[in-house]
Amino acid sequence: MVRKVRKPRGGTSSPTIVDVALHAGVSPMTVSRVVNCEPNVLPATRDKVRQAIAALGYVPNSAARTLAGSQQCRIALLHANPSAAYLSEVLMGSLAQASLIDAQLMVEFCDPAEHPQKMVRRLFHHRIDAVLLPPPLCDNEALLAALEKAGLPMAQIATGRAVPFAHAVTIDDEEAAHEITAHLIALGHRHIAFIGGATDQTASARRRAGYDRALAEVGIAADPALIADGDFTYRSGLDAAEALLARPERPTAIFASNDDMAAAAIAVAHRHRLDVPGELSVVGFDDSAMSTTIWPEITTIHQPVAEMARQATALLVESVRGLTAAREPRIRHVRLDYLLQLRASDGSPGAT
Amino acid sequence: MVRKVRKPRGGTSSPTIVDVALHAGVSPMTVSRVVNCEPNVLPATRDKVRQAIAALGYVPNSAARTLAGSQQCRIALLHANPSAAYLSEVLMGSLAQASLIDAQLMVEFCDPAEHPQKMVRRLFHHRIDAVLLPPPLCDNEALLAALEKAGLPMAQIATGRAVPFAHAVTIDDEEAAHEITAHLIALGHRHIAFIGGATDQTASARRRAGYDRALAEVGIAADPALIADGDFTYRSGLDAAEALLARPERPTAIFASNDDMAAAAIAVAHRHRLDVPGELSVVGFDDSAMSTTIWPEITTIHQPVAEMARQATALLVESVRGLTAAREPRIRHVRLDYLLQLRASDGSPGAT
DNA sequence: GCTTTTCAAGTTAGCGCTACCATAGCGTAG
DNA sequence: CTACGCTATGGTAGCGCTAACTTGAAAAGC
Repeated sequence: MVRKVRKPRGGTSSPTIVDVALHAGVSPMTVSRVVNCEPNVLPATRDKVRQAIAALGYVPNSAARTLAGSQQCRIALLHANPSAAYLSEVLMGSLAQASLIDAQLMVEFCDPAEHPQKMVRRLFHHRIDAVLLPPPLCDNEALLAALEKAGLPMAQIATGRAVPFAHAVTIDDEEAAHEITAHLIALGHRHIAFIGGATDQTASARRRAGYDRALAEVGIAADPALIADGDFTYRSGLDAAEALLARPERPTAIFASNDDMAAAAIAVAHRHRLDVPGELSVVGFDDSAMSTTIWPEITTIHQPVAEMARQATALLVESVRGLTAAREPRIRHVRLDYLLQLRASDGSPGAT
Repeated sequence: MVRKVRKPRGGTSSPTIVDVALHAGVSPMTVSRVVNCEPNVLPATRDKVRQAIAALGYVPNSAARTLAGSQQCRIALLHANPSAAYLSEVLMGSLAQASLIDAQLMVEFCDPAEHPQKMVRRLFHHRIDAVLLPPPLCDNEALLAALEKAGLPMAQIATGRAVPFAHAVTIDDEEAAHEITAHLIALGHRHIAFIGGATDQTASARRRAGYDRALAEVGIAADPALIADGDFTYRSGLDAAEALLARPERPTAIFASNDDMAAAAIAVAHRHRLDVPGELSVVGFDDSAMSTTIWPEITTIHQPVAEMARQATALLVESVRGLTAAREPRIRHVRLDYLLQLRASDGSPGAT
């Protein structure tokens, strides 16, 4: 009888776990354990396996891994603005972590005007397991509530107010604002103006609080005339700076709540024929692309956006996989370090 | 004899192809055929299956699909600048397509100063099947050559010079530059200055060519004094615009090769107390975030960056899977439409 | 009429990996 | 010396899907 032999599937492709096992003289299971850094493997065995892996250039097949481990994890990155500068950083950080731990990242546009319930339904339809919320969506109460009601794990990135039912990765906006204000004070400034951010983003209030505290600490009376409202747009910065610089006794420094508004303040200063930083210091917040694009480059607070996104993604995946493993899903709030990024837009008052 | 019954694996989770098959009263294979839009399925059967899919809310498991079909496809998105504004758009487009067709996108930083050979080795180590090259890397000859030598399929995004061995998705830079220059001419401008882009990016020369052609077509003599060199940075735009506007007979319009330099030109104009667009029209190119950030918003050429990235990704995946299927890998060069994005920075000369 | 082709399904056998269980070897307690 | 636990490793059975082949029936060809 002629035994029919089927043609085997694929081509040559990459070495598999079996190849490594053969090469190392152990079972595939042991290789799996080494690859996944599980305990209970003798150091000698571990080394043998590691050498085999290196020799063959073995790279685990993530599809197989996901399938076998039923670790499927789909994370949605919700965003409100497709061209926001920080979105690319959020994406980079999140994507790096996701591909590292075999999670799937889906990018989803979320119109803030859309009914949150509808958004949630769309997420469910896409089989989303968890949601990543960068600003400004991280402060959208209705959305947060709807997601919580749906029982979806979520993580807020760079919010000023971490809610108890969501993971959060933030920097201390208040402390950062305090530090950059204190820096201006240390430079000798006494008339420091402040341009506020959008009121619907919780970080705005915290930045203002840091500014207030820094002034209060050195006994400078808060002057309402030095406070201007903005909404994080360049345009609003233009108006705010115009109002600030039109005053007879103009400030010697402006702290804008973000870099776009700081750039606008610099533009207004130039229009008023004021040298920056000679006659006016301007500092910003965020360290966005804008801060190094324009001239002079803006002294600002650097936020580790990519790192925040990376950690938020890690928290979510852990949370989703932990749920499957029936462990209690612990909510975590992580605070990362910011950095006072000194550049060319600040100096001592009266200095040339 | 006691037959040992193992506990089955996972939990409840999503419906599988078997569930759908049961519901529709067909075999899983038929469901697979319907899902993959293969031919040779009776319309009636197809409908039954589709209804079952809708009823159960079935979504194919991409891990299983990849594994079974051995369709593994890892695409590297090489980039030179982590915070470039367009990177987020490239990422969005590319990621959307990748997740749609179950390809894996890896984002890889590529220092242009690094030896291309080393880069290629890194890609091989990561088991990369194809490479996506947004600007400025898409014009890096050494890198292109190294990738070709390595036999890696690649796609250039928005290059001005598509090489024969790489896929390319572009817009017609020359035609676009011609159109925006013609637009200025139609507005009544005769003294139109040009700020050039970086010479190592092939799009720069094409934009210049479009400008030249538009002038020549209406018989305006090329005036070397109206040409300034830039390198796509805001800073270079500042210098270029300064030189242009310092001339006794200053131009009535400036066409900058990108938006950053156009923004710089506007800043210089304001410093010179020139109204934009009343006394000076300024137009840019790219439609980057900058063009709507500053005031007045810049009239520019919109490039469909995300769509270019999406199509480039699709071409690459097709190319990789086609190779596996032993079909001849056809190189394709796709040209997309740009859009003249009219905003507030242009007007007729002499108009208030 | 019967053979051959064509089409619409179904069956089988993995893809590469890991969860779960089994087992062998060894040390410690009773 | 047996009982028991503990550790290091191996065996097996899928995870959900699809490539490759098989089957059955209708259509086409002689």
